[in-house]
Amino acid sequence: MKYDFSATEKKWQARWEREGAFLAHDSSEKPKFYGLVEFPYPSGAGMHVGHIKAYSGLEVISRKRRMQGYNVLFPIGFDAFGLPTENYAIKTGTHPRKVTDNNITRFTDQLKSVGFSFDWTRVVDTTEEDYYKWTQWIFLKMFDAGLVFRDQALVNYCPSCKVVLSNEDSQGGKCDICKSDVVQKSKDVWYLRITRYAEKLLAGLDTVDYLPNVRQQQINWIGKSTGAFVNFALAGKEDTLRIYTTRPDTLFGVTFMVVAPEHPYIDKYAASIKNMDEVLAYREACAKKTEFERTQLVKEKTGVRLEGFTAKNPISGKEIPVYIADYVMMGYGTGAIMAVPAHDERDYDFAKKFGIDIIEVIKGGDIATAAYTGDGEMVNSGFLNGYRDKASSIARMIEELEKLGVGEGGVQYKMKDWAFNRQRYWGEPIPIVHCPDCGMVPVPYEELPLRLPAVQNFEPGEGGESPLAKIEAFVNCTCPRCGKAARRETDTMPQWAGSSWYFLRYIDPKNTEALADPEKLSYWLPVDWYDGGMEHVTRHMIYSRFWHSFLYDIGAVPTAEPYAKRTAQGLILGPDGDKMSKSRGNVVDPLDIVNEYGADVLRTYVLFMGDYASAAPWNENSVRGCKRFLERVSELYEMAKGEGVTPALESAFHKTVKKVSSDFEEMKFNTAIAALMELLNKIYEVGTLTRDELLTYVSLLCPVAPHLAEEINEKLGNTTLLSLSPWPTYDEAKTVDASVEIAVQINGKLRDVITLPLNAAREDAIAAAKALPKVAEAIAGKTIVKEIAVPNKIVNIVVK
RNA sequence: GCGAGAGUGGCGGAACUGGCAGACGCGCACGUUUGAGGGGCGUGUGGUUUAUCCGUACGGGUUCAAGUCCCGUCUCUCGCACCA
Repeated sequence: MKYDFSATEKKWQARWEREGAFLAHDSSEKPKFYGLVEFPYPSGAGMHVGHIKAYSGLEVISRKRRMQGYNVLFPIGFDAFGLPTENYAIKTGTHPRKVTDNNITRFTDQLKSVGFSFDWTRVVDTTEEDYYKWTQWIFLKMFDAGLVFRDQALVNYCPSCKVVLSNEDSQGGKCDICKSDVVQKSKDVWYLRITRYAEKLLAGLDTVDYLPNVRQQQINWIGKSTGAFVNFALAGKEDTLRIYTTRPDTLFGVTFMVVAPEHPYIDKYAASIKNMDEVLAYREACAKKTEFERTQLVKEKTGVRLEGFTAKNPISGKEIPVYIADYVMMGYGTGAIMAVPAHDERDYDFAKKFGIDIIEVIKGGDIATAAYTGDGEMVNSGFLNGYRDKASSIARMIEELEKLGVGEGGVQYKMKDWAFNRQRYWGEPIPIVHCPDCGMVPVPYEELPLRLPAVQNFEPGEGGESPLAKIEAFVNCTCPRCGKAARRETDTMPQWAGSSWYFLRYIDPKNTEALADPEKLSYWLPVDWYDGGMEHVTRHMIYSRFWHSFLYDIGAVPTAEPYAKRTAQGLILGPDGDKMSKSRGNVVDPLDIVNEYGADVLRTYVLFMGDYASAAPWNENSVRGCKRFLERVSELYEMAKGEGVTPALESAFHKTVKKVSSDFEEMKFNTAIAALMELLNKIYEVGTLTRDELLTYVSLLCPVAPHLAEEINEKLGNTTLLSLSPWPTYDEAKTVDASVEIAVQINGKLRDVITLPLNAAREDAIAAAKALPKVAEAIAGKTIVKEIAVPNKIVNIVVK
């Protein structure tokens, strides 16, 4: 009889739900395990199989943990604020609330049909008032702590989405959402001072277990460098020109300076710049350049000399010219540099083009042809002459700068403060009131949540104004401090806000007094294992670590770091090998697979298709292979007779328990499933197994294909859920066979194979090898130079 | 350019600390079951010039032994990118 997956899967899903099998308990004698997957954005397109793969990894781990006797929290929720929903709502005239609810319903159906063991009583939705109340609460706490500020700044603006984007959302000069070119625009912007946490975010990486590339990406993103700040005197001016350099040791080689086009001194000292027209024209040309031109045309250096501007090298006393050029960025360091053309490629290119002196201060290269960036002996460098070690030259120079009072050692980060507002409707309102007298006043905590008004028209205003600005009833208010008429902030928070703390809310999703109960937080935190996509490593991960670190500082959470361990999974590509996307038409709907093959087949396939961390194309033929596998498993029940151990299978079972147990932990699901297939093949070969062995088999399979496993468990007469039954154990001594096959080589070439008892003596192995006809023939008449025998592995006879 | 990772059959991918390369699955071939269209079962399947042969991107090296270690080169993927 064929296995009826459809009826069976529904039956077990209903029973799991009825018995609350996967509910997490807030106190328990058992050890706790908190497994977290990245909650989905409930888009209108529904889920694709990539989502299923993304949740299947920790699904297996969580199920295994329950069987190992852990109290497991494995939650799911929805990151539902965001542009696609709002755009869809505008297009179809449906309210985003409605769109979101529909999408969440659809996602929930899809997730449940796959049989994931989520605790469905803890679902969070970032767009619910009870949730975003606490998102706003955290914002206000940050405001109180001085981590929120407002600044008039050049921002990345997407003319198509009509929103200001953070640097993270506009990488490569393209809008992250619609991919159009981002333009620079001057706007009032809310910032979160994430840079104040740069050092903590960096140091914290040493205390957690992240995948090496995840860790490295975060380090690169934070971008710490050490060096020195140096102040160069400007002829005839009171101000000095302050620069940042990582190479203070090359100070004697400075032959010019460069300031960014946006540098404030240009306006401040406009009167003393003789060629101001030319400078202004250059600055305008730079502003017009798209990000694309700026990055693609990097080879060609451009710039203009600031006539009438002269700087003085504080160490050598030399007078040097100052240029304006767009290869210097206002956003990093001080927006000005000292240029050392002999030892910096960009400065070298610039100096060559503008005919500026190039002075060698480090021996080792040929500065007539190229900049030399390596190490070497210091020359032309006064007190540094003869130094060979870079670190000590730098230390000596900083000492000198500090003694003269013209500079000091310092550090810089590439990471910038987080632009934290969007001119959109479907986001958390920023709880701030603008009072003509009191200025920016936070909404009192007791007035939270500051609700998003229910309106019909939420299209963005022209020029990037928030839709909320048009709603008088929302905008007009009284100042919480002085009671006078005031106006509300009309921008909303970016999508990253709600996802920066959702894992805390799962711990206590219904709490009305706090974002979560402190006792529950200290029971469940930190998240033991967080699995997600590589694309979230630098934004979501950094942001949420920042928020968590802040919450720790104010005593709201008990751990400094939110996630103890972080792994990543690879994408599922379309059958054509391209990235799965609606526009390419290569999306596979999990429901189609569930309906045709069953949830267990889908689950097995997404884990078996390849290395979990790598991208792999969808292949429906292989899906059928998994179906065949599970069908063959379903037939084992007919084959199982008696109790105890089948001698011919004993070591195979112990080996498989060992391998599956450890492979799951390393997320090597493909080889774990392969091991189960191998054991299955062996069982069929042997032709029989015991009922005890079948129970072991389905226990191992349970995290991957739980419906089938439960069904067989029930047939075996067990009334309790297999999902909560003990994980199989193995005996190390029984994982080894009594005899082993040993390869026999002559001069390193395989000639034959012999079977010997386990741990046979070296002499016996060599003797047995020599007794083989093939070997005897090969060594006849030759001199044996060497005999190598590796126990239980190989015998190699070297002859001449 | 910088950082991280990866190159293994027709395909997805295995291979512990250097020790029988290609596990497992797909595909394919042949056979079988005589309900013939993506059905089940069985057998085979790295290559070729079928031999003490050649094979893990390419070129060298270390070793009794290299996919694995060392030196050099190329290609691809991801992330960052004029970061001073």
